[in-house]
Amino acid sequence: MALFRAPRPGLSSPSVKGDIPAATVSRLPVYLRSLGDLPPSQDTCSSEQLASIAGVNSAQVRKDLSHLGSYGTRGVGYHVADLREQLRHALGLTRGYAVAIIGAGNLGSALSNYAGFGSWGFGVAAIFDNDPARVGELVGGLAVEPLSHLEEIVAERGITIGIIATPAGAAQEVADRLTKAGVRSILNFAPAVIHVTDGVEVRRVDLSTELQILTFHQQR
Amino acid sequence: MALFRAPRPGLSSPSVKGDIPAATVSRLPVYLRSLGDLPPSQDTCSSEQLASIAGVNSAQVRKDLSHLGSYGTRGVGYHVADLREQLRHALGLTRGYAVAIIGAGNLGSALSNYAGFGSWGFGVAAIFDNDPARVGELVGGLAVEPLSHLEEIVAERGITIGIIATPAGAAQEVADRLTKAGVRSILNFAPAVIHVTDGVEVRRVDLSTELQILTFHQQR
DNA sequence: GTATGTGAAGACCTTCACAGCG
DNA sequence: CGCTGTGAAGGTCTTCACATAC
Repeated sequence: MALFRAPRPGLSSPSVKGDIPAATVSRLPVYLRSLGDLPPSQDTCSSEQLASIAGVNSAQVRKDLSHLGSYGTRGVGYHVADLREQLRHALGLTRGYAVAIIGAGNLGSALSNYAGFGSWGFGVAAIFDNDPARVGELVGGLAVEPLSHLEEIVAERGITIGIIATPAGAAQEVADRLTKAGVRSILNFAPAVIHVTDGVEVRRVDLSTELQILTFHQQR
Repeated sequence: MALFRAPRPGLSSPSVKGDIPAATVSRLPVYLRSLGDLPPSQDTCSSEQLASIAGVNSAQVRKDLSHLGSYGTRGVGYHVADLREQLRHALGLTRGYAVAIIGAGNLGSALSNYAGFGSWGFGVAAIFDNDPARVGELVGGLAVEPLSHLEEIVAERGITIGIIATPAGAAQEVADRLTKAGVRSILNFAPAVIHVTDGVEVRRVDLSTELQILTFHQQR
C-alpha cells in the first residue's frame, strides 16, 4: 500500500517538507471541510476547536498541520483563510481534475449527479457504459459513451481520475484499461479488489464491507 | 474511534477468544468475498492464495485468521467452506439485519436499488425523505416515508442499521434521531463528521475525501 | 496567560522468519 | 516437504506533556 518517496528531496512540491504520513493525508480533507463549518466571522481557530469539529484529538490536529509546514501562531491559533489555502495547496486542489465515471447504472448515475463534485475542482468529463441500450442516454447532463471509446476519450479530455461504478466482474478489466490509458488515480466502488501496477493509486469504497464491519460490532 | 472491550472476558461470543483488532475486522469482509472468487471445485486454499486475491501479505492473512480461532491444516491450507462459515459467524452474518436509508435523493435511491444488499442478509426495510413531494414515491420497491415517522418505523420494523444519504446539513440531526430511536450502527454517506454517544458505531463513506486523497498523490 | 510545535512514550499494526505439525 | 501459527522485530500512528513563542 501507499507509495510515497518524493524522488528529488528538495523539489517535490513548493513548501511541503519531506513526506506527509498517509494517516495525516487522509485527515486533511476533513480539516479542510471543517474550516467551512466555522462561522464566517471567525478569523482564527484553535487546534482544540478544529479537533472537536473534525472529531479527533487536538494533538493530532497540531501534529498533522505541522507536517504541512503550516505555522499557526502560539497563543492565538491558526489563521482560517491561510490554513484553508495551505490545505488546498497540499492536497493539490489548486487545479481542476477531469474525472471519468465508468458504469452508468444506479450508482454511476447517482455519482454523476452529485453536486458536491464541482465544488473542489472536480469535473465529470465523461460517463461510460458497455450496454448499447444506455449509450446516448443523458446522465447528469452528459451523454453516456460506449466503453469502447474509453482510451480515446481519456486522452482527448485529459482525464486523470477514473471512478469505477461497474459490477464486480468488470472492475479489473476497466482498471487495466484506465491504467493503460494513463489514468493514475482510481476510485473503485465495485465490490472487488483490483490489482494495478506501481504508481497507480487505488482507493476502494465498498458498501458491503462497511456494513459487515458494522454488524461485527453490533453483534458484541 | 473504535470502542471494543468485550465486558465479560469469557462470554462475549461463541468461539471468539479475546478481541479482534480493528484492522483485522476491516479485512475479514474482504477475505469472505475473496473466497467467493475461488473456483467452486477448490476445497482448500492456502494463505498465499487468499492473500493474493485479497491484495495483502500472506502473513497478514494467517495472523488475521488466527484471531478467529479458525484452524487451518498445516501443510494443506484452510478448508474453504469451513472458513467461510467462520467468517460469516465472526462478522455476525448468521442473522439478518433491517436497514433504513435516510434520504431518497440520487444516492439514497441508488443505494436502495443496490442488489448486492440482500446477498449478505441485509434488507432495506424503509426509506425516508423529508421532502413531501417525494413521500409515497416508489424507490427500489419501497414507498418513501416521511422523516417524521422515523422513530416509530424504526421500532416497528426492528431496524438496527441506519444509512444516512442526506445533504451534510441534515446528517447530525438524523444521526441524533436514529440514535435515540435505538439504532447503534450508522453508515454515513453525507460529507460531514457526525458525533454520537458511546456505544454507537459510525462509519463514514465520503466521496470528496477520497478524491482529495487521490489528488494529493497525483500531484507528487 | 494561552495555544502551538514537538520529543518521548506507548499503543497498535505489519512483516519476517521459523518452529511445529500434518 | 509444505503450510500454518506465532514470537519477535520493526514500523507507523496516536497521545501525552511540556518547552517555546506570541
